[in-house]
Amino acid sequence: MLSIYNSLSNSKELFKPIDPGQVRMYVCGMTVYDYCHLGHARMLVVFDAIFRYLKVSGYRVTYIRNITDIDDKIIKRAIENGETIQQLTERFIQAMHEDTDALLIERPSAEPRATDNIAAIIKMVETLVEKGHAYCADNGDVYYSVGSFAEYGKLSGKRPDDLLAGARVEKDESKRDPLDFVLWKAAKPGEPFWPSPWGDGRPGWHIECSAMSTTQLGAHFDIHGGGQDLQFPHHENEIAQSEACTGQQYVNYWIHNGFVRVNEEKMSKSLGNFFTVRDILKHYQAEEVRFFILNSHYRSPLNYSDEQLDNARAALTRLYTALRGIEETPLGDFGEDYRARFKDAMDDDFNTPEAMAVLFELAREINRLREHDAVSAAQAAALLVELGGVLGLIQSTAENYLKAAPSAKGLAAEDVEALVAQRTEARANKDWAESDRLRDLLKEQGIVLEDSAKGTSWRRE
RNA sequence: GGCUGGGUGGCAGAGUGGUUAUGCAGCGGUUUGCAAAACCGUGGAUGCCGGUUCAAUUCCGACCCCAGCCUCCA
Repeated sequence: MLSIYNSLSNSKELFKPIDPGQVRMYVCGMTVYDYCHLGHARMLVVFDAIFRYLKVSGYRVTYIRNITDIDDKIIKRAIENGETIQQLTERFIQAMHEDTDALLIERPSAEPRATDNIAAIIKMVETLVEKGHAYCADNGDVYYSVGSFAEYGKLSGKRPDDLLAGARVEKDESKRDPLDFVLWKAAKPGEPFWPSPWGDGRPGWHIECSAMSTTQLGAHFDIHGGGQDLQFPHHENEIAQSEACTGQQYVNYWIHNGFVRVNEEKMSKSLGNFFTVRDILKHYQAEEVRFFILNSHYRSPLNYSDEQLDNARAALTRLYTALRGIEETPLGDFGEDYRARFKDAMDDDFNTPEAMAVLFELAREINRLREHDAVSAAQAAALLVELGGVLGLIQSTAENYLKAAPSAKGLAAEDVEALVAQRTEARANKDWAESDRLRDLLKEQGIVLEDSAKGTSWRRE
């Protein structure tokens, strides 16, 4: 039985879908005005693994991940770049898809965009105004009245009184209450706008997720996810909007992934300490990034460093080395105990690090079996590939992974092969001096040779 | 100030009221022309102080420290 840590209750709960056999999940995606950084990658990879695991657990999963393609930062960036908002957002949506594809992230069931859902947004704001949860201010903005929703704060554990006591609440003359937040922004000259009952304007940030999730999944659905930084105010506000609008419970399980850190500090745009996915992929294989992310529990902080990525590479090298030269065969009932342990780990709030430990135990088993029981070894290999696949790992072949040159520099494969052939000849002649010279030469190029009875194989360090 | 999380061996990172995490690194073997890979064996940890218990790293309380949210942010 799957249990999930629910941010709403701050505890693990047994997962029960609203409709048996079906899961409806919404995750807050990207605001598209820049490239994905590692923080985005974590969210994307973590929820991809959850998506995959729910599916192999037998659920039909509808997974919605939105795209925010209109907001202040986008408008600002488009002006800076001298391009239209649409040019900017299309460019970065494409870049995001390149990054997610590279990271072997499956496409969600749908990726709704805010600008395609303006009608639904306006309708929701209208309902909130009608029900007395929102009001149009003198400046043309429409605000949500936080005081009108008694349960405000139930997700973040914050009480309105405490928030007011904090010094950081902005003062805005047009709001009736400092905690009120904007649902609809009146357009300023030169800004993009859509017509609405309150005049030309555009949606506030929080309302788009309420509108899109409800449109796609209904008023009440199973899982809503996102980064920890969205818990407040974004998700708190979504609950306030949605539940006030529909009168129903909005979401059953809230899942928040932890931050990526650099030197014990949150990776963020404002601190300028972020690494983009594409920069990292110049030096590391995508699977190494995935491994690095999933090797920590999704709620823990994830410290970024090259050493960590190197570690992921060493670990993956071990797994792929075990698979090298083995033809996978159908499993039969091989390895039910491994499969059960993997499942138990994942059922325990998606404990990917523990699930990955099973992968390494399978690798050891393969290495033990391969000399004297090729059939069992091949079955173990098939299981390793299968379980790895649940996490989106071990999706390449051993040869491809071990011989891949992530930095694009280094010897071409054909040149390596030629030198290996030369060395094989020298070894046949017992010319150990020449043989070692060639190995050292390759070693300098980051190529490791491994001699066996079947010949010499090579891999990149 | 209010609210959340967390402090585990050399590093990363899980679980667990008494018994192997896992990976990398170390040490000793086996193997190898030399290596590498692999296998076998092995040392090493639970922030501090109390409490509960036959037994606590694991439960409870205080303390110290770290990170995060309360402002755009995955």
